[in-house]
Amino acid sequence: MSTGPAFKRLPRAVRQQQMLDSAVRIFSRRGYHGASMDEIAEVAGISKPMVYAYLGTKEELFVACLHREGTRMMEAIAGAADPDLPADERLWRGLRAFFGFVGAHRDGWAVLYRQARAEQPFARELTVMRARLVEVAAGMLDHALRAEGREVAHTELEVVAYALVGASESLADWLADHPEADPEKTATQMMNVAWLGAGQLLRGVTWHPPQG
Amino acid sequence: MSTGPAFKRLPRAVRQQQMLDSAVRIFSRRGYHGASMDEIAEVAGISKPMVYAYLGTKEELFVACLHREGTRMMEAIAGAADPDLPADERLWRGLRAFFGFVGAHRDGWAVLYRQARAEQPFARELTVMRARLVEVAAGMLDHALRAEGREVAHTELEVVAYALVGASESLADWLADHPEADPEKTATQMMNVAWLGAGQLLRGVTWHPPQG
DNA sequence: GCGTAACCTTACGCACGAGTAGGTATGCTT
DNA sequence: AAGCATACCTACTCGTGCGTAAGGTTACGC
Repeated sequence: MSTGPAFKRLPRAVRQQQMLDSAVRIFSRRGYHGASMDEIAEVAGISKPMVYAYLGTKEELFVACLHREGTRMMEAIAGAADPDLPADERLWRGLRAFFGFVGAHRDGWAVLYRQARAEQPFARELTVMRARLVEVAAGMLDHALRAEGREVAHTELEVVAYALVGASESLADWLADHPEADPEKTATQMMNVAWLGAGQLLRGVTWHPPQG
Repeated sequence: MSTGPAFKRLPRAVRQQQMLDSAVRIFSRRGYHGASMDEIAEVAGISKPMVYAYLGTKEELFVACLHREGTRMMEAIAGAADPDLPADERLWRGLRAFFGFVGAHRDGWAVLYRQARAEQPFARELTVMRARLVEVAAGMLDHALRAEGREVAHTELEVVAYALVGASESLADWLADHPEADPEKTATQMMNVAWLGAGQLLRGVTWHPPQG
């Protein structure tokens, strides 16, 4: 039989991307432990040893996924954030980029957020990325504060930023589970909660617990 | 040798609790898959077949943990929420109870939030619990709205509630990772973000995206 | 045209951990 | 004191899935 080779030979770079695509998909569906290297290889249209040859062990493969998806996300957000814009516009663009990314890469988001979080070995990677997001948000708040001549302790700012990031992640999560949802609209709703709350804080309005 | 039995014979109910305590601890540290039934049994001071005899398979054991911790948490929150209080006081008490619980049961929180979320089979359980939290939050907002004679579409309300719950979870997560942090203070900070933002919404203030 | 390197495969070893079979000891009841 | 239920154990089976050894095939340089 000369039907030719069943599988085409492709250059390394291309195969690597195929493998990563496949891995992200399987990891997001089955979870880190639930995913088998065999299935990842199969979906990538390649056999298992190739995966080991190109991307290393399962753990290394997962880190590679994490890295690629994380980088893509950070770039998407960074690309939208122009430091010269007024604070609300800047926040708006950042949020829109964020939700846009999640809407377009639901699998990547699931790997990044749900999986990496649960597994000890990868928690650190995720923490670093999240810390950067918090830093960005805190920086924005700080900038806006100074513009109004006000000042707040950095720790306070960070907690607020942390809450905002958390709320965004939560809505992103919801978005990932609802394919019919519109990222743009989700971003607007997040903006409503975030900006109005933050705006109050910026004006020096605070809430205090009742005495007791 | 008549040193007596190395391990005391204990009634079923007591051993069950020991096993659950052990399981929650191990699951929170190693994750669902990373945890081995052998280790859980060892930490509980018992042998493996006993665990199977009392709590069933690994999956059933995990569900039992989820159930116990989830019930404890919901009770802690429900016990603090008095429907007759004004909205801000009610939110404050709920948040304080929530963060107080997380601070006192960091392991339980890790199992509930981080683990259950990542594993397909348990996602549903968690989703239900979360939906109840969102419902509670949305109900509070709705109540406050009506008191001011305003009205907002239920869907809108739910998304805001979702964001608030997400922000709280995020801060709770941060709390679980920082043993030195004060739950009370965390609750206050959450209250600041939540109530100020929500308060604006209640007054009919909204944010709109710039045209483009 | 022919070697060589890169691509790709089948087929296995091996460890680890879920779940069980079958047996022993202890205390409560009559 | 015999009997019976319950607490408890040691020591296995067996599936699953990571990681690899050893060998086949295609393209490209000369």
